[in-house]
Amino acid sequence: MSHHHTALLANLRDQGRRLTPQREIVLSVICASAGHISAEEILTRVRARYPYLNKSAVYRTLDLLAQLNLVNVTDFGEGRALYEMHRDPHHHHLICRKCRKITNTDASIFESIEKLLRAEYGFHADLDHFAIWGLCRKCARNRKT
Amino acid sequence: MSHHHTALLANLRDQGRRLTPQREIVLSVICASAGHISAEEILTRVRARYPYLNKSAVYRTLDLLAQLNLVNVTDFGEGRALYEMHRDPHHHHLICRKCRKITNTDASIFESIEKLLRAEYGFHADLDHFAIWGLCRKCARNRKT
DNA sequence: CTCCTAATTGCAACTAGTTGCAATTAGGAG
DNA sequence: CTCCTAATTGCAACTAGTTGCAATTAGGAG
Repeated sequence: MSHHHTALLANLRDQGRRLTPQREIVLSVICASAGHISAEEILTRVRARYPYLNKSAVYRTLDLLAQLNLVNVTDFGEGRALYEMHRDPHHHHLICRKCRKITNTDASIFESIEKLLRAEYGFHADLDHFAIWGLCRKCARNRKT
Repeated sequence: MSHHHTALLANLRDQGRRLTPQREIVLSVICASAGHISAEEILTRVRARYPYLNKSAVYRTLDLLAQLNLVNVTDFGEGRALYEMHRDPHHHHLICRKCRKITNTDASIFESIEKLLRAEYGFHADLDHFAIWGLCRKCARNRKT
């Protein structure tokens, strides 16, 4: 278990939540996975270690971790959300609604908006990892002919 | 059936898709609904008019309309997507991941980013109706104490 | 109008995720 | 260490949405 992982667990407790073995297993599975991972895959990996862990506990833990912003949740339009630790440098995903091609961009794009929302609405936006839908260059061009 | 509605159907055909009675009913139900409406509610209203219409046809039609950008799809974090016609002035929703409070903002915020993404990546972002997650003023303040 | 074919629908089985509730338990008080 | 209580888990039933495939049909060609 990494120090990072332990810190997250402490974070959980600080927020008045209980630190159960089930939650610890779920969090460590996400920590041990590089990149994006689906709820179902998380359930599979959790069960590999602890076969009797109930699936509703896993889903509820994922909801909780997302709500506390301990993990990223991104909808890439595959019909299911993907989870990831907050550790990579901030970046965003441009997703083509036609061909589903995904392009990555760096985070600087949204910095000004983040400040604006904070100043104007007092809203602390989670803009460190964002899925933006639209049409990629190729599909936009084809659309017009 | 409004002129708007007919134009959308023609739009469908122009893109090489078929104009089936099922699709017409689904689209007219969304047209007739003010504001956001869930897939399930759409299915209910469709069935009120045409009880034997199959639910997979409805779900597939919704996917298609979203992909062609004829309707808006927004995830307000209720565990299901909400659909809406493109007719209101552009606006965005700030959703608090803790208390789920929703604040509306106008569209001007994202205009510069839309241009930047188009210029730099050739990506035509659908930023006319956006759900932004984060913490509202109140929850952000509580988090710090 | 008839024929043809690829797109679409309807169906039935399935899957991912949710819910309500009783049983269990983390963590705090004594 | 023991007791207590609210938070959490496990369970079983359920619900929303998806999938593969055979049957149907929109729209185009002749």
